[in-house]
Formats: sequence, C-alpha cells, structure tokens
Amino acid sequence: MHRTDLIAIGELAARTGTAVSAIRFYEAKGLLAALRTGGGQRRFLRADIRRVSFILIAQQMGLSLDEIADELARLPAGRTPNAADWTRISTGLRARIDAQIAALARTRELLDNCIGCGCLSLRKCGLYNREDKAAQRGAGPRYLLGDRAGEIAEVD
Amino acid sequence: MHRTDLIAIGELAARTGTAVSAIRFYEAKGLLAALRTGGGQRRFLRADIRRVSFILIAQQMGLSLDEIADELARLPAGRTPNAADWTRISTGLRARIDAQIAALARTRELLDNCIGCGCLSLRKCGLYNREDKAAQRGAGPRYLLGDRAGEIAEVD
DNA sequence: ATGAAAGCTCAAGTGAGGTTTAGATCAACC
DNA sequence: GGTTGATCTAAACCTCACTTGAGCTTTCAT
Repeated sequence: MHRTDLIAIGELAARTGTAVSAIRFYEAKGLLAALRTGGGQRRFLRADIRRVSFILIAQQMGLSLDEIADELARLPAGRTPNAADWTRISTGLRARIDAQIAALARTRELLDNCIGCGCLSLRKCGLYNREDKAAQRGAGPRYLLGDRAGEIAEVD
Repeated sequence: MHRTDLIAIGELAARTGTAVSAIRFYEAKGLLAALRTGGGQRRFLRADIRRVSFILIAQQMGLSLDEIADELARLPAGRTPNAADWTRISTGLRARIDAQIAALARTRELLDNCIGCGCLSLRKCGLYNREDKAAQRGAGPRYLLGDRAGEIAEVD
C-alpha cells in the first residue's frame, strides 16, 4: 500500500489538469464519488485520476456529461474504466467520429454545389433540406460545429 | 410590383421555417431590420427571406450570430447577399469545413492509437496533448486539455 | 501551537441562442 | 363594428458546463 492511498481534491485537480471547482461539479453530477474525512473534506481514490481522465477524453470526443455518466454507469459496480472497458468505449467513439466526418463531408459536397449557384433558395438548396429540425431538441443552446466538434453529426 | 411587397413577421417566419421569436431576436441582434406599420407592427421586405436563409445556412456551417453579423455588415449598404456575395462567403465556409474535417481526422488517428492500449495516461496519450482551441466557446475560462498540457502530471 | 494553504457550502453568474409568458394592441374579415 | 387571430413589449426562463464569491473550517508543516 502506498502511504497515501487517498488524495485530496486539489491533487486530483492538479493531476488531471482540471479546476477544483470542476471536480466538485462532476461529483455533484454523479460522475465521481468521494469519501470524506472526519472534517468533511473529500478524499478520492487514486483510480479517480483515471476516471477523470476518461471524462475529459470522452468530452473531447463530443459526449455530454450526461452521456458520459451513462457510459460510466454501464460499468459493473461503478468501476473505473480499465483497459478493456476503454477499448470497448473508444471503439464506439470512433464510430461517432466517423459519422461526424461523414456528415461534414456531405455538407461540404452540398456547399460545393451551392458555390457559384448563389440561389439560397429554400426549396432547391440542398443545404436547407437536410432535416436539421430534428436536431433541435428542447429550448437549450444549439450545438454548433465549432462549439463542440460536431453535434451536427446528429443532423442526419 | 407585387401586391404585397412587405410581409409580416409571421410570414417571414413561415417562409424560412424559423420561429417568430427567433426573427425578433435576430432583429434585436442587428441581423435584420424591419419597417413598422402605423400600429407598430414589423413589416419585412421580401428580400429578407433570403437574408434569413443566409443566416440559417451560415449558422449551420458553424458561424456564430456575431460572425454572421460581421459577414452581413461587410456587404455594401447592408445589402442582402446576392449570388456573388454568396460565392465569396461560401468559399470561406468551405475552408472552415475542411479544417473541421482535418481536426476530426487527427483525433480519429489518435484514438486509433489508443484503442487497445487503454493507457489513459495523461503523459503518453495523444488524445490529451492535442491543442484544439476550436472547442473553446461558452462562458468563463475553460481549462481545456490543450491549454495546460504542460502542467498535467502523470497518471500513476 | 500557530498560521498559511487548502477545503467546505451555497448561491449566483456566464454566454450563446433563443423560448415562454403576460397582458395589451393591431389588422382583417364579415 | 365586432370578433378573431396575429403581433406588440418586456422580462423571465431554459440548457450546458462550469466559475466565482462570500464566509467559514480543516489540515499540515514548522
């Protein structure tokens, strides 16, 4: 056993490059669980460094925190993802990226048809008739291309 | 001249598939300008259908409303984009899409290296050390992965 | 034993891109 | 001229992923 098996929130933050406030936020969201000292301070397992790493990478792949929570909940007994889990999950992410790239490529093709045409016609323009209304869920913010690599992928 | 050269907000909304509230919002943002009836109701030009179309398409390409406003402001005398303008602008959008695709392709490559490795190591994992600032939008300073790569300690 | 550094909670703020609500007014058709 | 539906304004509300601030407590090294 290591002398300190449990780490404080500041160390977890430093080791993963996140802000302390973000770690607390993830805990509140149920993405992380913390033990408490007698004085009420959080203590995390070393394995939580890996768990936070997973959150950050998955986020970069375009998953929302809720989706990441689902992914983590799918692991047996709230276990932190190990190599096998990661292979399974990252293979899924790969498919997601493929879909995003394909969607962008289609958009680019439509745009190419449009360049020089200048129609901007709602009836004719291919850029318009992609059924993107479906992607507009709820009254929240719209996920734009630059915002979060390709929620637009879900357009199609 | 057409019998009704001016259209009401509801018609503009219907013709472009947007919500009436969104049209008002665009006007408040300076993306559209409206005339007013004696009673204070908005009346738009038919050309504004095209202008709204432009907004929607540009948005779909990932431009923020501010960027779209800049683009529109660049047109002489607040003119609604015509075919030549559209060609110029859409060529720029194309470059943007190309960049997005390239970024995703890089991520996919890194992910491929990661699949089967399962390391999730902050020090070694390529997914960690990419610098895609493009993902940074929204409130407050975000501590994104690429931003502080140097400070990130190693996972065990 | 002490003082700085780190941690705690809870509430409110951020920003994009709008929507919703409420109560009042306008425009059009009969 | 009356009814009905469209429109008006202003302010409040929404999501997401966090941050910031205030005011207080715990921990750790010396």
